[in-house]
Amino acid sequence: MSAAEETGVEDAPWSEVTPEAARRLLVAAVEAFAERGYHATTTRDIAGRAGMSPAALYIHYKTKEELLHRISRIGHDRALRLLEAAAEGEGTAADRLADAVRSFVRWHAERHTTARVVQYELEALGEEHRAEIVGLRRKTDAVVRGIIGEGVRAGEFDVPDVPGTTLAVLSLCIDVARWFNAQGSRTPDEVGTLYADLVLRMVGAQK
Amino acid sequence: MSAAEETGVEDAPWSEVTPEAARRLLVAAVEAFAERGYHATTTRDIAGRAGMSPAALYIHYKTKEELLHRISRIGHDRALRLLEAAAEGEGTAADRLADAVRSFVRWHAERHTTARVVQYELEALGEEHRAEIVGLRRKTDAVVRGIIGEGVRAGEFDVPDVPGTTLAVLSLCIDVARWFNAQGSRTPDEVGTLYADLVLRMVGAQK
DNA sequence: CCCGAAGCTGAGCAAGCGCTTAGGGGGACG
DNA sequence: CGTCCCCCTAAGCGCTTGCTCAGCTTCGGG
Repeated sequence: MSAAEETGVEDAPWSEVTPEAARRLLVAAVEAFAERGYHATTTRDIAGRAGMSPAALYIHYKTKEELLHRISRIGHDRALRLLEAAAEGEGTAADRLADAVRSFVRWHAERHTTARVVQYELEALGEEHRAEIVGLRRKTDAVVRGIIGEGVRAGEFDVPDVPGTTLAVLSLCIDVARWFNAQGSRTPDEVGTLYADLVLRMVGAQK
Repeated sequence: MSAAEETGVEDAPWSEVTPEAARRLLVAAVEAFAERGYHATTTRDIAGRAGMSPAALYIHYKTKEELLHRISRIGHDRALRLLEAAAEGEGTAADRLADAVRSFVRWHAERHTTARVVQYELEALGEEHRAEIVGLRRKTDAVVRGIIGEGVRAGEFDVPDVPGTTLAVLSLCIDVARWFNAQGSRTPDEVGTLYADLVLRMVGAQK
């Protein structure tokens, strides 16, 4: 049983967003931002995809930037929760690291439209909103560094540069959102398994 | 001596762009695109950074998109040349792979503003221009897959999934452009060395 | 001394942008 | 039946965008 299933991080993507019209707008925005990027997406395009007039957007969201923030916040929360669930699991450090990478990568592949927005449109956020998100990302980093650190202390891993390797592992996982294509030949599960193996090699875990 | 030095891939970044005013505009565009993204950058901003009026841009470039294409073309050419030089070098597959990763990563770190534009603004290109760039990226992929394949055939590497590992290696290197910060604590050389080591682990090269 | 080409500017156009506002329609409740 | 409130739309405001164009300057060759 994976960390995601254990902790009941449900897959229904935007169930916490209400009312329904606000959710439809948010889903439309995710699609549009992922396809064209935040700055190239117009509020008219978002409203159109949601089957509404341009003005309807401003009943549910103050600005276009608030939409991006909501998406980014929820996405980062979800991804962080996946990692934490894996970190708090049982088994050796290698087990937990593999579980963390598998969940994290699978999320980035399965929800690659969302992940693309979450990971690559950070700089379009306003000052305070960006600061909040950066805080969440530091937590993400800390979780992975924690697992790797434990593995080193337990003698399971051979890692000369823990912060550097942590950075590389996260970078590798995050970049899945950029290249993953749903029409491609690999399923999210396959990519997750491949990457978990590669990461275990990176930290020198004995097989 | 590294592959870059051997083949005289000079570091002077945009020396092939003439006349000087066109080069100034291009350098200004690289900075602006890297900071704000292509769509959020205005032609007035580019011209302003180059110390010219907005209209001056259109004497040297037909459109804003042509500027992006020129940047992307030159950047991809340079990066591909680095990889090819390493691939054609001497030594074991491990030597050549490490050299390739080191050069490629160092380029992405040293010229991270350029690399950011080159790697992450691809979708802003027009139809034919994008197709041309995608062709160059396929060549890049082929070079890395070639080195890894040779290592496997020579019994140097242990890689169950060559295309998947190639993808991961390139993804890891490219993403350096996203997170690398010149004010950070790591030099491009240090990152290159760290990453070369990590990649050798990923392909199971015996030390 | 003049000329044409090349490089650049000031002014500005049409289109599209984020966002606002006045008002309509329909369900819940008295 | 009337009233209130919540969603939503049509229209459009003020501004910025990519790009154009007539005209000015600079400069090498005859």
